[in-house]
Amino acid sequence: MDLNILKQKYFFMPDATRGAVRYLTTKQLKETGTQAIVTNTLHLLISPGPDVIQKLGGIKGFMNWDGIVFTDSGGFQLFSLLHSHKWEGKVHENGATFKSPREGNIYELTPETSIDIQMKIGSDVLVCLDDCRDTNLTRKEAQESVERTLRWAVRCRKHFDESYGGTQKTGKLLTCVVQGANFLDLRAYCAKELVEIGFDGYNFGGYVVDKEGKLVLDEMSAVIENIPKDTIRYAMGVGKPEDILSAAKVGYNIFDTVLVTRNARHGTVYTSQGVVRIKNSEMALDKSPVDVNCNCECCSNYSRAYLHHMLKSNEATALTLLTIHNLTFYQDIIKKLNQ
RNA sequence: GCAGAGGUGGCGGAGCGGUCAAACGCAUCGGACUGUAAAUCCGACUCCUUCGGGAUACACUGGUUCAAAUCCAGUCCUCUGCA
Repeated sequence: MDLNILKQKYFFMPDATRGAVRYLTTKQLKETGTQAIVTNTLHLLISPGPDVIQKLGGIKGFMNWDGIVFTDSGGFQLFSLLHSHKWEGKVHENGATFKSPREGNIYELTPETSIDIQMKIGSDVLVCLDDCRDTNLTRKEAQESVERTLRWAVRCRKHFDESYGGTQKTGKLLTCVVQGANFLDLRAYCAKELVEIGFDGYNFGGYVVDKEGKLVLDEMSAVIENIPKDTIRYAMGVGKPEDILSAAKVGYNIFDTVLVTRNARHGTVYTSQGVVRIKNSEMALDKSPVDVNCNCECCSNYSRAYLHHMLKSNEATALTLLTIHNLTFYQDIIKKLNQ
C-alpha cells in the first residue's frame, strides 16, 4: 500500500473509534467510497487491548478492513475527559495516568506507550501524543501546551525510529499535532518546531470551531503556512461540509469528524439541498429519498417517510441507512475535491 | 344486587388540605452535536400574554374551609370478590 497518496489527495476518514464505524459493516463502509478510517488508541487500549488486537491480526485483520488506518493518539479524548472531570486521572509531564471507568484499571499513556499501542493496533499512520487542553486558554497555558506537545513529539519520533526502525523499516507514517490554541504566533511556532523535528504529517489539533461554531480559519492558516506542501495536512475534527471545503481551500487535505455518523444516528442528514431532519413531523409522508442527487443504498431504495418511521420506532436499520447516506455524501464531496 | 377498590393532563402514574398548572415515565413538537463515555443530550408540551403575569383545570353537581386534585354528600361510570 502506497501511503504517499495521503500527501497528495483529499481524504475524509470516518471515526471508527473502537474499531468499528458504528452501524456499518466493513463492506458497507467500503461502498460509501471510504478509503481511510481513524481508530482511537485510548478506546482500543481499554478494550479489547492492544495485545488482543495484535494477536488477531492487527486492526485490519480484526475488522477485515483492507483500507488505510490512522490511529489517533488518544490525547484529545483523554485530556478532555480528564479536564472535564468525567474521568479520574491526571496529566503530567510523562503523559497521563488515569482510571478506566469501565473496569477500574489504572493506565498510563505516555508518548512511548502511545506509539507502542498504535504499533500493536497495526495502523498505517500514527499520531504523536499531544497535550490537548480545554478551550479559552490563557497565553501561558497555550504556551505550556505547545512546549509539552513539542517535547512529547520528540519522544514519539525517537521511540518510533529507535524501537521500530521508523518508516523505513515499518512502512508506517508518523504524524504530529500542532497546538497553540488561538494564538497565531504560537501556532506558527509549534508548526515550525515540529517541522524541524520532521514528520510525515502535521495535524491541526485543538478545537476547530469557536464558541459560535465558526471554523478557526486564521489559526488553521497560521499552521498551514509553516508546514510543507507535500505532506499530510490533517485537520482533526473538521467538520461540517462547508468547513471541510473551507479547510481544503486553505490547504488541508485530510479530515475526520464524528458529525457524519453521529448526526446520521440522530436523524440529521446532509443533502444537496442542505441539512434535513428526518425525525421532524414534516417527513412523515415524504415519499422522496433523503437526497435526490445521491445514489447510495439509502437514497436508491427508501423514502424519507420510511426512515422517519424507523427512527421513531427505534429500528436500528435506519441508523445504518442514514449513516451510509451521510458518509456517502461526505465521500462525494471528497471525490469532487480530488477531480 | 351486596361487599371492596377506584375515576388526575394525549397515555401510564405520583400527589391525599396551602409551596400544584400538578412529580416521574412514555408519546408528541422543536433544537444541539465538529481528533465519539452520544440509537445521546437540551428545551417545549391547558389557553392567553406588553413575558411581569392572567384565565380556566384533577369524572359531574353541590357543600365544608381564609384555602380543596386532596375533606363531606349526592350523581354517573370502571374494576375485583360474593351471590
